[in-house]
Amino acid sequence: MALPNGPVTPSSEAEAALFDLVDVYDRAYEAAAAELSLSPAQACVLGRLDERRGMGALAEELGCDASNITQIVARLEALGLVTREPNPRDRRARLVARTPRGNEINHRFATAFTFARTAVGRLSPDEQDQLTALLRKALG
Amino acid sequence: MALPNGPVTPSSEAEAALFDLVDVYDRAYEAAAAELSLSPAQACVLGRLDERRGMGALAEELGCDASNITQIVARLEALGLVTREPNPRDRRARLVARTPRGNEINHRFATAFTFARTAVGRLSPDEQDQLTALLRKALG
DNA sequence: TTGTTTACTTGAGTGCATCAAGGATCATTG
DNA sequence: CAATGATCCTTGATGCACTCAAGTAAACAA
Repeated sequence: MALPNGPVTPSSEAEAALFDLVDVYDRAYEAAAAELSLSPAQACVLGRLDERRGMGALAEELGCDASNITQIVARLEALGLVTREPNPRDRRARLVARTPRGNEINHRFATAFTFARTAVGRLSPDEQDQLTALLRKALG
Repeated sequence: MALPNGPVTPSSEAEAALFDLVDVYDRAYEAAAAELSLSPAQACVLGRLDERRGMGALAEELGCDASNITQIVARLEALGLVTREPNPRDRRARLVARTPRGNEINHRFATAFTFARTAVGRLSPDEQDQLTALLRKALG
């Protein structure tokens, strides 16, 4: 399990609550991926393939090196969850797309990762709106 | 940079806000560690050594394998940020403690990781209380 | 055509994480 | 007290994430 990104000494209740949220969220994400024998990174990439797209687009969206995507996609391909087809319009590029099995696994992952849904579900609609507003304001 | 733990298709505004928060938080934590040439895991362990303590206690608190802690502490020791002394009361055990330089780096990390402070600081005291209450309720 | 940029891959290196196995020490029990 | 078992930690092996440097191939521009 990944080590938490813990604030050493939270200087307020709100900070501590933020940290707890992030920690529980991250662990839940990892656990949901593990249920399907996926790493968090694999689940992440698989989840961004609702549309077929190029490696570069994935790397840019995820803010990491292209060679990192190459490896993750290669593993997803080996698992039969993704295909990497040549792009007819640009033979340098590859188009990545989920296979049917990739779609199924992705759907099962979305179902297994209940944390965000459950957490939000504990709040009334009004409270949900308040939380959203507060988080948006805190994010600046 | 670590890939985000992104919800594939957030089913509500609140869920999307939660995800954004977690993503920004994680990236900020990683960036603060990187400024000091630390990995997130190293910063995490270093931050939990306000008191000298055993390897096992660290592993338990962080929810990971003891051998994982062995490696991370070994690297921190090689960096001169931590010492690993024999425990006089139990010669199987080791007591890990920050060196003066470890204290300094840890303090600089706490200073560099401004995200949580800054985010909370954008809210009024009342709003901070509301946020704390909402997050606690959402966490169940 | 020549040169440059773009898209991706490969290879090397580091670190995190887990598991299996082992050594040393403590603790218990017969 | 000696044997047994549990505890604390380390070692070794493996897999994955991540980054950087370097390379290939194709597109593009002059």
